[in-house]
Amino acid sequence: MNDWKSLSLSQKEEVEEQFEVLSRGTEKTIPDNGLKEKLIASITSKTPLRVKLGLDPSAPDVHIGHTVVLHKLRQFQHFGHIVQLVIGDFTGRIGDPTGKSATRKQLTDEEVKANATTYFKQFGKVIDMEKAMVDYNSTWLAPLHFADVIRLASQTTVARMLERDDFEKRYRAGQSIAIHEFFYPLMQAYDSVALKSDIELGGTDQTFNLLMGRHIQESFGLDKQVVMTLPLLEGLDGVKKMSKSLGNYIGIDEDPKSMFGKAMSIPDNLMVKYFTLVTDISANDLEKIKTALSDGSLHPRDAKLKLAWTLVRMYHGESEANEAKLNFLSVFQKHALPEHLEEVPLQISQEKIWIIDLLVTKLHLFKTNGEARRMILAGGIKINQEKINDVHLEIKVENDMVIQVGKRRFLKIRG
RNA sequence: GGAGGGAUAGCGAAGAGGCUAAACGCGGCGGACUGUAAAUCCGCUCCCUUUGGGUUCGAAGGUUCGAAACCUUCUCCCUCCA
Repeated sequence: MNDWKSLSLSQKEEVEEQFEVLSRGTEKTIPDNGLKEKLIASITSKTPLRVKLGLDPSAPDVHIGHTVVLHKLRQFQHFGHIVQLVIGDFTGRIGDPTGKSATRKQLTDEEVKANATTYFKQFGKVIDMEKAMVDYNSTWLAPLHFADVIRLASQTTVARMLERDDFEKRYRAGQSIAIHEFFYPLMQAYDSVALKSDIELGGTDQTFNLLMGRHIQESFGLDKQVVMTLPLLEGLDGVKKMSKSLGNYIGIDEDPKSMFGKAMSIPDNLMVKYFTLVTDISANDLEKIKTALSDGSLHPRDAKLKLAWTLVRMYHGESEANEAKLNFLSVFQKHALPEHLEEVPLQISQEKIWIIDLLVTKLHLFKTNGEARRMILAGGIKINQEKINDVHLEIKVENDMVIQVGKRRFLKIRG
Protein backbone atom coordinates (compact mmCIF):
# COMPACT_ATOMS: atom_id res chain seq x y z
CA MET A 1 0.00 0.00 0.00
CA ASN A 2 1.21 3.48 0.72
CA ASP A 3 4.75 3.58 1.79
CA TRP A 4 5.71 6.11 4.40
CA LYS A 5 9.23 6.16 2.97
CA SER A 6 8.08 7.33 -0.41
CA LEU A 7 6.63 10.52 1.02
CA SER A 8 8.45 13.80 0.69
CA LEU A 9 9.53 15.58 3.83
CA SER A 10 6.74 18.15 3.61
CA GLN A 11 4.22 15.41 3.03
CA LYS A 12 5.44 13.63 6.11
CA GLU A 13 5.05 16.80 8.13
CA GLU A 14 1.58 17.24 6.75
CA VAL A 15 0.63 13.73 7.78
CA GLU A 16 2.08 14.19 11.24
CA GLU A 17 0.30 17.47 11.80
CA GLN A 18 -3.07 16.18 10.71
CA PHE A 19 -2.61 13.02 12.66
CA GLU A 20 -1.71 14.90 15.80
CA VAL A 21 -4.78 17.11 15.67
CA LEU A 22 -7.24 14.54 14.44
CA SER A 23 -6.33 11.85 16.90
CA ARG A 24 -6.37 14.20 19.84
CA GLY A 25 -9.18 13.56 22.29
CA THR A 26 -10.39 10.43 20.58
CA GLU A 27 -11.22 7.34 22.52
CA LYS A 28 -10.18 4.70 20.07
CA THR A 29 -9.16 4.33 16.45
CA ILE A 30 -9.71 0.99 14.79
CA PRO A 31 -7.40 -0.26 13.47
CA ASP A 32 -4.73 1.48 15.50
CA ASN A 33 -2.74 2.74 12.54
CA GLY A 34 -5.78 3.21 10.34
CA LEU A 35 -5.98 6.96 10.54
CA LYS A 36 -2.37 7.44 9.62
CA GLU A 37 -2.68 5.12 6.65
CA LYS A 38 -5.75 6.91 5.38
CA LEU A 39 -3.97 10.23 5.76
CA ILE A 40 -0.95 9.02 3.87
CA ALA A 41 -3.16 7.75 1.08
CA SER A 42 -5.09 10.99 1.03
CA ILE A 43 -2.05 13.18 0.90
CA THR A 44 -0.18 11.20 -1.73
CA SER A 45 -3.22 10.96 -3.97
CA LYS A 46 -4.39 14.48 -3.14
CA THR A 47 -7.84 13.11 -2.46
CA PRO A 48 -9.74 14.31 0.58
CA LEU A 49 -11.01 11.70 2.99
CA ARG A 50 -14.69 11.02 3.27
CA VAL A 51 -15.69 11.22 6.88
CA LYS A 52 -19.13 10.00 7.82
CA LEU A 53 -21.38 10.80 10.73
CA GLY A 54 -24.81 9.26 11.06
CA LEU A 55 -27.64 11.21 12.63
CA ASP A 56 -30.82 10.10 14.24
CA PRO A 57 -33.59 12.29 12.87
CA SER A 58 -35.91 11.74 15.79
CA ALA A 59 -34.13 13.98 18.30
CA PRO A 60 -33.34 17.23 16.63
CA ASP A 61 -32.23 19.18 19.64
CA VAL A 62 -28.50 19.40 19.58
CA HIS A 63 -26.75 19.58 22.90
CA ILE A 64 -23.11 20.05 23.63
CA GLY A 65 -22.68 16.30 24.06
CA HIS A 66 -23.24 16.03 20.31
CA THR A 67 -20.66 18.68 19.65
CA VAL A 68 -17.84 16.41 20.77
CA VAL A 69 -18.04 14.65 17.46
CA LEU A 70 -18.86 17.86 15.61
CA HIS A 71 -15.66 19.46 16.78
CA LYS A 72 -13.80 16.48 15.43
CA LEU A 73 -15.57 16.85 12.11
CA ARG A 74 -14.70 20.51 12.12
CA GLN A 75 -11.04 19.55 12.37
CA PHE A 76 -11.37 17.20 9.44
CA GLN A 77 -12.95 20.00 7.46
CA HIS A 78 -10.12 22.28 8.46
CA PHE A 79 -7.71 19.94 6.69
CA GLY A 80 -9.89 19.87 3.61
CA HIS A 81 -11.57 16.53 4.12
CA ILE A 82 -15.17 15.90 3.23
CA VAL A 83 -17.80 15.53 5.88
CA GLN A 84 -20.67 13.19 5.06
CA LEU A 85 -23.74 13.67 7.19
CA VAL A 86 -26.27 10.90 6.93
CA ILE A 87 -29.77 11.53 8.10
CA GLY A 88 -31.00 8.17 9.24
CA ASP A 89 -34.54 8.67 8.12
CA PHE A 90 -34.81 5.02 7.20
CA THR A 91 -32.95 3.57 10.16
CA GLY A 92 -35.04 5.89 12.27
CA ARG A 93 -37.95 3.61 11.61
CA ILE A 94 -36.28 1.01 13.73
CA GLY A 95 -34.52 3.16 16.22
CA ASP A 96 -31.15 2.17 17.55
CA PRO A 97 -31.99 -0.77 19.77
CA THR A 98 -31.74 0.31 23.34
CA GLY A 99 -33.94 -2.41 24.68
CA LYS A 100 -36.27 0.16 26.07
CA SER A 101 -38.71 0.44 23.27
CA ALA A 102 -38.17 -1.84 20.37
CA THR A 103 -40.60 -0.03 18.20
CA ARG A 104 -40.69 3.68 17.95
CA LYS A 105 -43.09 5.89 16.22
CA GLN A 106 -42.47 6.42 12.60
CA LEU A 107 -41.71 9.94 11.54
CA THR A 108 -43.40 11.46 8.56
CA ASP A 109 -41.32 12.87 5.75
CA GLU A 110 -42.20 16.35 6.88
CA GLU A 111 -41.04 15.67 10.42
CA VAL A 112 -37.78 14.24 9.18
CA LYS A 113 -37.24 17.25 6.97
CA ALA A 114 -38.07 19.66 9.73
CA ASN A 115 -35.80 17.90 12.17
CA ALA A 116 -32.99 17.81 9.65
CA THR A 117 -33.32 21.52 9.06
CA THR A 118 -33.07 22.14 12.75
CA TYR A 119 -29.99 19.96 12.88
CA PHE A 120 -28.25 21.83 10.14
CA LYS A 121 -29.00 25.18 11.62
CA GLN A 122 -27.49 24.12 14.91
CA PHE A 123 -24.62 22.16 13.39
CA GLY A 124 -23.69 25.27 11.50
CA LYS A 125 -22.49 26.70 14.75
CA VAL A 126 -19.69 24.18 14.84
CA ILE A 127 -19.03 22.85 11.37
CA ASP A 128 -19.17 24.40 7.94
CA MET A 129 -22.48 23.23 6.59
CA GLU A 130 -21.75 24.76 3.18
CA LYS A 131 -19.05 22.20 2.64
CA ALA A 132 -20.77 19.23 4.20
CA MET A 133 -22.39 16.49 2.14
CA VAL A 134 -25.85 15.63 3.32
CA ASP A 135 -27.72 12.47 2.48
CA TYR A 136 -30.83 10.69 3.61
CA ASN A 137 -30.30 6.99 3.94
CA SER A 138 -33.76 6.18 2.65
CA THR A 139 -32.27 7.14 -0.72
CA TRP A 140 -30.42 3.87 -0.94
CA LEU A 141 -32.15 1.77 1.70
CA ALA A 142 -35.74 2.17 0.58
CA PRO A 143 -35.22 0.76 -2.94
CA LEU A 144 -33.54 -2.44 -1.75
CA HIS A 145 -35.41 -5.61 -2.59
CA PHE A 146 -35.96 -8.40 -0.17
CA ALA A 147 -33.29 -10.40 -1.97
CA ASP A 148 -30.84 -7.56 -1.40
CA VAL A 149 -31.73 -7.49 2.23
CA ILE A 150 -31.15 -11.23 2.54
CA ARG A 151 -27.80 -10.84 0.88
CA LEU A 152 -26.91 -8.09 3.31
CA ALA A 153 -28.10 -10.10 6.27
CA SER A 154 -26.14 -13.13 5.17
CA GLN A 155 -22.90 -11.19 5.59
CA THR A 156 -22.98 -11.58 9.31
CA THR A 157 -24.10 -14.03 11.95
CA VAL A 158 -26.26 -14.12 15.01
CA ALA A 159 -23.25 -14.87 17.17
CA ARG A 160 -21.58 -11.77 15.81
CA MET A 161 -24.70 -9.71 16.52
CA LEU A 162 -24.80 -10.97 20.04
CA GLU A 163 -21.35 -9.56 20.58
CA ARG A 164 -23.00 -6.22 20.75
CA ASP A 165 -23.17 -5.20 24.34
CA ASP A 166 -26.80 -4.46 24.77
CA PHE A 167 -27.97 -7.37 22.62
CA GLU A 168 -25.88 -9.68 24.70
CA LYS A 169 -27.17 -8.26 27.94
CA ARG A 170 -30.74 -8.48 26.86
CA TYR A 171 -30.29 -11.96 25.53
CA ARG A 172 -28.77 -13.16 28.76
CA ALA A 173 -31.37 -11.38 30.84
CA GLY A 174 -34.04 -13.21 28.90
CA GLN A 175 -35.44 -10.06 27.37
CA SER A 176 -36.80 -9.97 23.89
CA ILE A 177 -34.80 -8.94 20.89
CA ALA A 178 -36.84 -8.47 17.77
CA ILE A 179 -35.21 -9.64 14.57
CA HIS A 180 -35.55 -6.28 12.91
CA GLU A 181 -33.36 -4.77 15.60
CA PHE A 182 -30.47 -6.69 14.08
CA PHE A 183 -30.98 -4.66 10.96
CA TYR A 184 -30.09 -1.39 12.56
CA PRO A 185 -26.34 -2.02 12.55
CA LEU A 186 -26.59 -3.56 9.10
CA MET A 187 -28.37 -0.55 7.69
CA GLN A 188 -25.95 1.85 9.23
CA ALA A 189 -23.14 -0.26 7.83
CA TYR A 190 -24.72 -0.19 4.40
CA ASP A 191 -24.68 3.60 4.56
CA SER A 192 -20.92 3.37 4.59
CA VAL A 193 -21.07 1.17 1.51
CA ALA A 194 -23.32 3.60 -0.31
CA LEU A 195 -21.12 6.54 0.58
CA LYS A 196 -17.78 4.77 0.30
CA SER A 197 -16.75 6.32 3.57
CA ASP A 198 -13.09 6.32 4.57
CA ILE A 199 -13.76 7.12 8.17
CA GLU A 200 -16.79 6.95 10.39
CA LEU A 201 -17.06 8.83 13.63
CA GLY A 202 -19.29 8.12 16.56
CA GLY A 203 -19.52 7.91 20.30
CA THR A 204 -18.06 4.90 22.03
CA ASP A 205 -21.55 3.51 22.32
CA GLN A 206 -21.55 3.26 18.54
CA THR A 207 -18.49 1.05 18.31
CA PHE A 208 -20.36 -2.05 17.28
CA ASN A 209 -22.33 -0.32 14.57
CA LEU A 210 -19.24 1.39 13.25
CA LEU A 211 -17.31 -1.85 13.10
CA MET A 212 -20.15 -3.47 11.24
CA GLY A 213 -19.55 -0.82 8.61
CA ARG A 214 -16.03 -2.13 8.08
CA HIS A 215 -17.25 -5.67 7.80
CA ILE A 216 -20.00 -4.92 5.34
CA GLN A 217 -17.86 -2.62 3.23
CA GLU A 218 -15.37 -5.43 2.90
CA SER A 219 -18.00 -7.89 1.81
CA PHE A 220 -19.02 -5.42 -0.89
CA GLY A 221 -15.43 -5.30 -2.08
CA LEU A 222 -14.72 -1.84 -0.74
CA ASP A 223 -11.88 -0.52 1.36
CA LYS A 224 -12.73 -0.77 5.01
CA GLN A 225 -13.47 2.45 6.77
CA VAL A 226 -11.48 3.49 9.78
CA VAL A 227 -13.54 3.73 12.91
CA MET A 228 -12.87 6.57 15.29
CA THR A 229 -14.80 6.72 18.51
CA LEU A 230 -15.06 9.75 20.72
CA PRO A 231 -15.71 9.77 24.42
CA LEU A 232 -19.25 10.19 25.59
CA LEU A 233 -19.72 13.37 27.48
CA GLU A 234 -21.24 13.02 30.89
CA GLY A 235 -24.14 15.33 31.54
CA LEU A 236 -24.68 17.83 34.29
CA ASP A 237 -25.09 15.08 36.85
CA GLY A 238 -21.56 14.01 36.07
CA VAL A 239 -22.46 10.37 35.80
CA LYS A 240 -24.74 9.54 32.94
CA LYS A 241 -24.11 10.48 29.37
CA MET A 242 -25.57 13.77 28.37
CA SER A 243 -28.95 13.27 26.82
CA LYS A 244 -32.11 15.13 26.37
CA SER A 245 -34.27 12.45 27.87
CA LEU A 246 -32.25 12.52 31.06
CA GLY A 247 -32.53 16.27 31.23
CA ASN A 248 -28.85 16.63 32.06
CA TYR A 249 -27.88 18.52 28.98
CA ILE A 250 -26.84 21.93 27.78
CA GLY A 251 -28.52 22.68 24.48
CA ILE A 252 -26.50 24.69 22.03
CA ASP A 253 -29.55 26.77 21.31
CA GLU A 254 -30.10 27.67 24.93
CA ASP A 255 -30.10 31.22 26.06
CA PRO A 256 -26.84 32.57 27.49
CA LYS A 257 -28.03 32.67 31.06
CA SER A 258 -29.15 29.11 31.40
CA MET A 259 -26.21 27.89 29.37
CA PHE A 260 -23.91 29.62 31.79
CA GLY A 261 -25.78 28.39 34.82
CA LYS A 262 -25.88 24.82 33.62
CA ALA A 263 -22.20 24.84 32.80
CA MET A 264 -21.50 26.04 36.32
CA SER A 265 -23.38 23.11 37.71
CA ILE A 266 -21.17 20.36 36.34
CA PRO A 267 -19.01 18.55 38.88
CA ASP A 268 -15.47 19.86 39.22
CA ASN A 269 -13.85 16.68 38.01
CA LEU A 270 -15.46 17.07 34.60
CA MET A 271 -14.20 20.54 33.89
CA VAL A 272 -11.09 19.48 32.04
CA LYS A 273 -13.02 16.98 29.99
CA TYR A 274 -15.49 19.67 28.98
CA PHE A 275 -12.70 22.05 28.10
CA THR A 276 -11.06 19.37 26.01
CA LEU A 277 -14.05 18.02 24.21
CA VAL A 278 -16.53 20.81 23.74
CA THR A 279 -14.67 24.08 23.69
CA ASP A 280 -12.41 25.57 21.09
CA ILE A 281 -9.60 26.60 23.40
CA SER A 282 -6.12 25.78 22.21
CA ALA A 283 -4.10 22.83 23.40
CA ASN A 284 -1.74 25.35 24.96
CA ASP A 285 -4.35 27.11 27.04
CA LEU A 286 -5.75 23.79 28.07
CA GLU A 287 -2.37 22.73 29.46
CA LYS A 288 -2.10 25.99 31.38
CA ILE A 289 -5.47 25.47 32.96
CA LYS A 290 -4.64 21.91 33.89
CA THR A 291 -1.41 22.81 35.63
CA ALA A 292 -2.91 25.83 37.36
CA LEU A 293 -5.67 23.65 38.69
CA SER A 294 -3.35 21.00 39.96
CA ASP A 295 -0.90 23.36 41.66
CA GLY A 296 -3.76 25.23 43.25
CA SER A 297 -3.07 28.59 41.65
CA LEU A 298 -6.46 28.47 39.95
CA HIS A 299 -9.59 28.08 42.04
CA PRO A 300 -11.86 25.41 40.57
CA ARG A 301 -14.71 27.86 40.73
CA ASP A 302 -12.83 30.30 38.54
CA ALA A 303 -11.86 27.61 36.11
CA LYS A 304 -15.49 26.70 35.82
CA LEU A 305 -16.46 30.31 35.31
CA LYS A 306 -14.03 30.34 32.44
CA LEU A 307 -15.55 27.19 31.04
CA ALA A 308 -19.06 28.55 31.27
CA TRP A 309 -17.95 31.82 29.75
CA THR A 310 -16.21 30.04 26.89
CA LEU A 311 -19.27 27.99 26.05
CA VAL A 312 -21.51 31.02 25.96
CA ARG A 313 -18.95 32.89 23.90
CA MET A 314 -18.83 30.10 21.36
CA TYR A 315 -22.54 30.06 20.79
CA HIS A 316 -23.63 33.60 21.58
CA GLY A 317 -20.58 35.81 21.34
CA GLU A 318 -18.36 37.57 23.78
CA SER A 319 -20.62 40.31 25.04
CA GLU A 320 -23.40 37.86 25.84
CA ALA A 321 -20.86 35.75 27.65
CA ASN A 322 -19.75 38.66 29.77
CA GLU A 323 -23.30 39.52 30.60
CA ALA A 324 -24.19 35.97 31.51
CA LYS A 325 -21.22 35.85 33.82
CA LEU A 326 -22.13 39.07 35.60
CA ASN A 327 -25.66 37.86 35.96
CA PHE A 328 -24.51 34.58 37.40
CA LEU A 329 -22.19 36.18 39.89
CA SER A 330 -24.79 38.59 41.15
CA VAL A 331 -27.55 36.01 41.42
CA PHE A 332 -25.66 33.19 42.97
CA GLN A 333 -22.83 34.74 44.84
CA LYS A 334 -24.54 37.84 46.13
CA HIS A 335 -28.03 36.36 46.08
CA ALA A 336 -29.23 39.43 44.25
CA LEU A 337 -31.94 39.37 41.66
CA PRO A 338 -30.86 38.66 38.11
CA GLU A 339 -30.29 41.64 35.86
CA HIS A 340 -33.02 40.79 33.46
CA LEU A 341 -36.02 38.99 34.81
CA GLU A 342 -38.42 37.11 32.67
CA GLU A 343 -41.47 39.32 32.57
CA VAL A 344 -44.96 37.94 32.55
CA PRO A 345 -47.84 40.10 31.50
CA LEU A 346 -50.69 39.85 33.96
CA GLN A 347 -53.82 41.81 34.56
CA ILE A 348 -53.42 43.88 37.70
CA SER A 349 -56.53 44.24 39.75
CA GLN A 350 -57.49 45.48 43.17
CA GLU A 351 -58.94 42.12 44.03
CA LYS A 352 -56.86 39.85 46.17
CA ILE A 353 -56.02 36.49 44.78
CA TRP A 354 -55.28 33.19 46.46
CA ILE A 355 -51.56 32.53 46.24
CA ILE A 356 -51.96 29.03 44.81
CA ASP A 357 -54.35 30.27 42.19
CA LEU A 358 -51.80 32.85 41.18
CA LEU A 359 -49.00 30.33 40.88
CA VAL A 360 -50.99 27.69 39.06
CA THR A 361 -53.77 29.29 37.06
CA LYS A 362 -52.24 32.66 36.30
CA LEU A 363 -48.54 31.98 36.07
CA HIS A 364 -48.54 28.29 35.16
CA LEU A 365 -45.56 27.70 37.37
CA PHE A 366 -47.00 24.40 38.53
CA LYS A 367 -49.30 21.83 37.00
CA THR A 368 -51.38 21.15 40.08
CA ASN A 369 -52.41 22.97 43.19
CA GLY A 370 -50.81 20.25 45.26
CA GLU A 371 -47.45 20.91 43.68
CA ALA A 372 -47.69 24.60 44.41
CA ARG A 373 -48.84 23.92 47.93
CA ARG A 374 -45.92 21.61 48.58
CA MET A 375 -43.50 24.12 47.18
CA ILE A 376 -44.82 26.75 49.56
CA LEU A 377 -44.65 24.39 52.50
CA ALA A 378 -41.08 23.51 51.55
CA GLY A 379 -40.17 27.17 51.63
CA GLY A 380 -39.43 27.35 47.92
CA ILE A 381 -41.54 30.37 47.05
CA LYS A 382 -40.52 33.95 47.54
CA ILE A 383 -42.40 37.06 46.60
CA ASN A 384 -40.36 40.22 46.48
CA GLN A 385 -37.55 38.38 48.24
CA GLU A 386 -39.78 37.36 51.07
CA LYS A 387 -40.47 33.75 51.83
CA ILE A 388 -44.12 32.71 51.68
CA ASN A 389 -45.20 30.14 54.20
CA ASP A 390 -48.96 30.38 54.26
CA VAL A 391 -50.79 28.31 51.67
CA HIS A 392 -53.97 30.24 52.29
CA LEU A 393 -52.40 33.59 51.68
CA GLU A 394 -54.44 36.04 49.66
CA ILE A 395 -52.38 38.70 47.99
CA LYS A 396 -52.85 41.67 45.80
CA VAL A 397 -50.86 41.43 42.59
CA GLU A 398 -48.76 44.46 41.88
CA ASN A 399 -46.74 45.65 38.97
CA ASP A 400 -43.06 44.64 39.16
CA MET A 401 -43.81 42.03 41.74
CA VAL A 402 -41.02 39.44 41.66
CA ILE A 403 -41.88 35.81 42.16
CA GLN A 404 -39.09 33.38 42.84
CA VAL A 405 -39.37 29.61 42.69
CA GLY A 406 -36.51 27.67 44.14
CA LYS A 407 -33.10 29.14 43.62
CA ARG A 408 -33.05 29.95 40.01
CA ARG A 409 -36.45 30.63 38.61
CA PHE A 410 -37.58 34.23 38.66
CA LEU A 411 -40.59 35.96 37.22
CA LYS A 412 -41.55 39.58 37.19
CA ILE A 413 -45.16 40.62 36.88
CA ARG A 414 -45.81 43.12 34.15
CA GLY A 415 -49.17 44.75 34.51
C1' G B 1 -48.46 -26.37 18.88
C1' G B 2 -47.47 -27.40 24.39
C1' A B 3 -45.98 -25.87 29.51
C1' G B 4 -45.03 -22.06 32.82
C1' G B 5 -44.05 -16.89 34.69
C1' G B 6 -45.54 -11.86 34.75
C1' A B 7 -48.26 -6.70 34.36
C1' U B 8 -48.22 -2.24 41.28
C1' A B 9 -47.13 5.34 41.30
C1' G B 10 -41.55 8.52 36.52
C1' C B 11 -38.43 3.84 36.98
C1' G B 12 -37.03 -0.62 39.93
C1' A B 13 -39.44 -3.40 43.57
C1' A B 14 -42.49 -5.13 48.21
C1' G B 15 -47.49 -6.26 49.29
C1' A B 16 -51.07 -12.39 48.74
C1' G B 17 -58.77 -10.14 51.76
C1' G B 18 -59.42 -5.07 56.24
C1' C B 19 -53.83 -1.95 60.08
C1' U B 20 -52.51 0.26 52.28
C1' A B 21 -52.75 6.28 48.93
C1' A B 22 -49.78 1.41 48.91
C1' A B 23 -42.95 -0.47 52.45
C1' C B 24 -38.12 0.28 50.36
C1' G B 25 -34.51 1.94 46.60
C1' C B 26 -33.51 5.15 42.46
C1' G B 27 -34.86 9.43 40.03
C1' G B 28 -37.21 14.33 40.52
C1' C B 29 -38.32 18.79 43.41
C1' G B 30 -37.54 21.99 47.65
C1' G B 31 -34.64 23.52 52.26
C1' A B 32 -29.75 23.81 55.04
C1' C B 33 -24.47 23.87 54.14
C1' U B 34 -20.92 25.66 50.14
C1' G B 35 -17.60 27.97 45.52
C1' U B 36 -22.78 27.13 41.26
C1' A B 37 -22.07 22.12 42.27
C1' A B 38 -20.70 17.38 44.31
C1' A B 39 -20.82 14.98 49.17
C1' U B 40 -23.89 15.25 53.59
C1' C B 41 -28.33 16.20 56.45
C1' C B 42 -33.79 17.40 56.45
C1' G B 43 -38.59 17.60 53.94
C1' C B 44 -41.87 16.62 49.72
C1' U B 45 -43.04 13.36 45.52
C1' C B 46 -51.86 10.66 42.66
C1' C B 47 -55.78 14.79 42.71
C1' C B 48 -58.69 18.32 45.69
C1' U B 49 -58.31 25.51 49.71
C1' U B 50 -56.55 19.14 53.08
C1' U B 51 -56.74 17.05 61.13
C1' G B 52 -61.22 16.00 55.74
C1' G B 53 -62.71 14.29 50.68
C1' G B 54 -61.96 11.93 45.79
C1' U B 55 -59.81 8.52 42.27
C1' U B 56 -55.80 4.51 41.96
C1' C B 57 -52.32 -1.17 41.59
C1' G B 58 -52.82 -3.85 32.71
C1' A B 59 -58.69 -3.82 31.06
C1' A B 60 -63.75 -5.36 31.90
C1' G B 61 -66.98 -8.03 34.84
C1' G B 62 -67.89 -10.97 39.46
C1' U B 63 -67.49 -12.92 44.84
C1' U B 64 -67.44 -10.15 49.65
C1' C B 65 -69.77 -5.81 54.84
C1' G B 66 -64.81 -4.87 52.66
C1' A B 67 -60.31 -6.44 47.01
C1' A B 68 -53.96 -4.22 44.55
C1' A B 69 -54.80 -8.96 46.74
C1' C B 70 -59.97 -14.26 45.46
C1' C B 71 -62.81 -15.91 40.69
C1' U B 72 -63.96 -15.23 35.18
C1' U B 73 -62.89 -13.26 30.53
C1' C B 74 -59.76 -10.14 27.69
C1' U B 75 -55.13 -7.42 26.29
C1' C B 76 -49.98 -7.17 26.41
C1' C B 77 -45.01 -9.05 27.81
C1' C B 78 -41.43 -12.88 28.94
C1' U B 79 -39.27 -17.91 29.50
C1' C B 80 -38.79 -23.02 28.39
C1' C B 81 -40.06 -27.35 25.22
C1' A B 82 -41.41 -28.66 20.05
